[in-house]
Amino acid sequence: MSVTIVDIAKQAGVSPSTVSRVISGHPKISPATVRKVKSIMEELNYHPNIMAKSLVSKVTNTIGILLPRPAEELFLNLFFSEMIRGVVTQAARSSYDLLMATGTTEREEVEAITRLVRGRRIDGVILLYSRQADPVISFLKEEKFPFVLIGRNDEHPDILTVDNNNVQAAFDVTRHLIAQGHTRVGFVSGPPTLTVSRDRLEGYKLAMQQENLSVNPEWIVEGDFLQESGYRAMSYIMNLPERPTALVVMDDLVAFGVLGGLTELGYKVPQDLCLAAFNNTPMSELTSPPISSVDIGIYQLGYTASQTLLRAVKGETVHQNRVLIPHRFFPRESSLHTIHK
Amino acid sequence: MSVTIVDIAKQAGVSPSTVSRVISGHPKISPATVRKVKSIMEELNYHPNIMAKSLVSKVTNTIGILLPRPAEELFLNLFFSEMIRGVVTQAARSSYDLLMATGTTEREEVEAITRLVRGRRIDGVILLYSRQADPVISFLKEEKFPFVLIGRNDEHPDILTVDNNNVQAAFDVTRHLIAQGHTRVGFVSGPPTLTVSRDRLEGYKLAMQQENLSVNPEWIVEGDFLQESGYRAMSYIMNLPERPTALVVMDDLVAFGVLGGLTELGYKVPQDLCLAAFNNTPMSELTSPPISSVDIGIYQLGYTASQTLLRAVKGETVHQNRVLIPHRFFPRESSLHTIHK
DNA sequence: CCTTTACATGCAAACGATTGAAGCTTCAAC
DNA sequence: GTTGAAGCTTCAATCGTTTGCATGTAAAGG
Repeated sequence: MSVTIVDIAKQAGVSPSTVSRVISGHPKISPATVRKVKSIMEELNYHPNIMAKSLVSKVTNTIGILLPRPAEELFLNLFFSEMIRGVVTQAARSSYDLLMATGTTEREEVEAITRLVRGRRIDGVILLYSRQADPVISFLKEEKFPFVLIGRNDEHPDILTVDNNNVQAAFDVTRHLIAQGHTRVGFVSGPPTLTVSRDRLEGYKLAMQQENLSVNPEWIVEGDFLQESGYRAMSYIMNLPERPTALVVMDDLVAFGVLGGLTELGYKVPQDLCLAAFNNTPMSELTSPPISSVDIGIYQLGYTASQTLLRAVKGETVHQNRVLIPHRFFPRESSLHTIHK
Repeated sequence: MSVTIVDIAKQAGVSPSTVSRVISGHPKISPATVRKVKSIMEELNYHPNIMAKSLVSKVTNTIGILLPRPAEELFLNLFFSEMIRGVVTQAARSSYDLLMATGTTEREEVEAITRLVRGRRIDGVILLYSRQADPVISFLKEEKFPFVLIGRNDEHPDILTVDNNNVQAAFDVTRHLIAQGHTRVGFVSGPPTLTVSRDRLEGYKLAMQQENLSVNPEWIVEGDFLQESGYRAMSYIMNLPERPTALVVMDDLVAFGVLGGLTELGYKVPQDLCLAAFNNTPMSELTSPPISSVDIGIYQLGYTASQTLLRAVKGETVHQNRVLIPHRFFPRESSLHTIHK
């Protein structure tokens, strides 16, 4: 049916082993043989059977990537493709393929990963996001299977991670607002179970503290990653007796909601309220006013995660188990309004 | 190292073949044996080696998906994750895995696919988008390898495709504008090499023709899928001696640009110009005014493509080789302004 | 001219599953 | 008591590679 190494061997008048060695670039094959075999491979359009190959070599040249479940994907949707593009680009550069795993429940996720790992289908895994008490992480650690987490997980300080310095990023953003004269700065958070939410909240608090500004707990609103939550947050915040003049918002999409809410209530951004958000999605430039946002290097996160994983897979020692991708703040109109006391 | 079928067999006191048959649910294995083997599999946490399995069975339970190249991805970025989610969900439902292939050039793309196909790594392929003169399509046809194209390709009317009825969709949108009294309707197109651009342009023209409205060629602007092109289009269109009062725009993102350009020029939407676009991305609800847009069922496209492919892979006869996913128009503020003559 | 050495290749055993055919029980039928 | 069939299980070949070891041959050294 399909052309195999044996066919090549026959055609070339050598043994299959020789052909195999030609393919793998074994040093002591005569140049003449190499040439002959290669030309025949070309001619018959031979491509090695990957299954057979990895059956004996125990190496699949494939990394798995666990997709977020629909329920959790909403907020990841925006990053998702960029991240994967980073992963796939780097993986392709090292001739690795990418296998996607998923599941609609946590149980299914674990099952999917288990099947791939124990079925020797992949050499390593990238987890696209971190959540607390993740059974997948526990499983992978137990199996001593190479994996990289994009994000951070405090329960497992020893695993390989690629992350942003979210504390610093939030700190920077908050300082940017304070520098313009704001003293009452609020924070619209994401789900508190996510590390990223907690980190950014912490960075915000640190900045406030460093500037000797008191944080009114009423200014901290918990949202999710959908615009509605920003919308809702506004009807709450703008009705506070002492309301903030600036807001740090966890995500562009939520900032959109915030913007919508404010417009509806008749407030103007940045005159009545300054906004700065995270993730610098293409949207943030397109709103009116454009939203200041922190670019967290999504593509880089994916790319680096893949790179780190491949090092681990190949057994190279990874010098640092936590890599931080630099972020960059893009101030735009939504936060450019100086307060004069 | 890893627990194999032989280990199970030893533990259970049966032969490997028996274990294999238990796994595959062979009818004539005694219930007692089944029970015993299964419990031991459970106990040892056995998972079959997928490579070995597919080496002999010639089936990989994996479908490939060719990612668009970075250069082309820009416009697909938005659909991308939704589509993949559709594919992966449906595939997972049939216990199929997803392998991603990519390449930075057309040549690399073909190579990647060739390696997977001839290396017997996958059972079928989904092509995420259609372009003319695609060497990948030719290759797959030659190899008689199962694949599904999301989109359409006129050079190959016989292949399996999943697509929208873009002609009809554009027709509907144009009629919606005309119904509000517009007689001068323009069109901001995508790259003319893409089938989708041509289809929508055709639908637009048909609607105009049907209503006995003349199409001024000046009203048809060619853009790409980036907001800048919408921006540029406006400085051109609004300077025309006879300018349109409504526009059909190929994509939400471009409509954003259009919106931005108009705002900058001091025009108001929908009062000065009505807009209707395609793809109904989450953005379109968030702009001011919100943009009317056609939902093309991106998730459905992916889901159905996967379903169709799996049928083909399993050798089931596919009743129709071109599946159309229904679209739905969401009128929003950007196009809701009636013209009174 | 015979041994040593190096180099190039072939042999054959894996890798972990599947599967057609053969084999062994057990029991019913004649 | 032999024969047959049915039911369950094992045997052994196979899938397409890789790889340690054996082998053959030619050049180099004594």
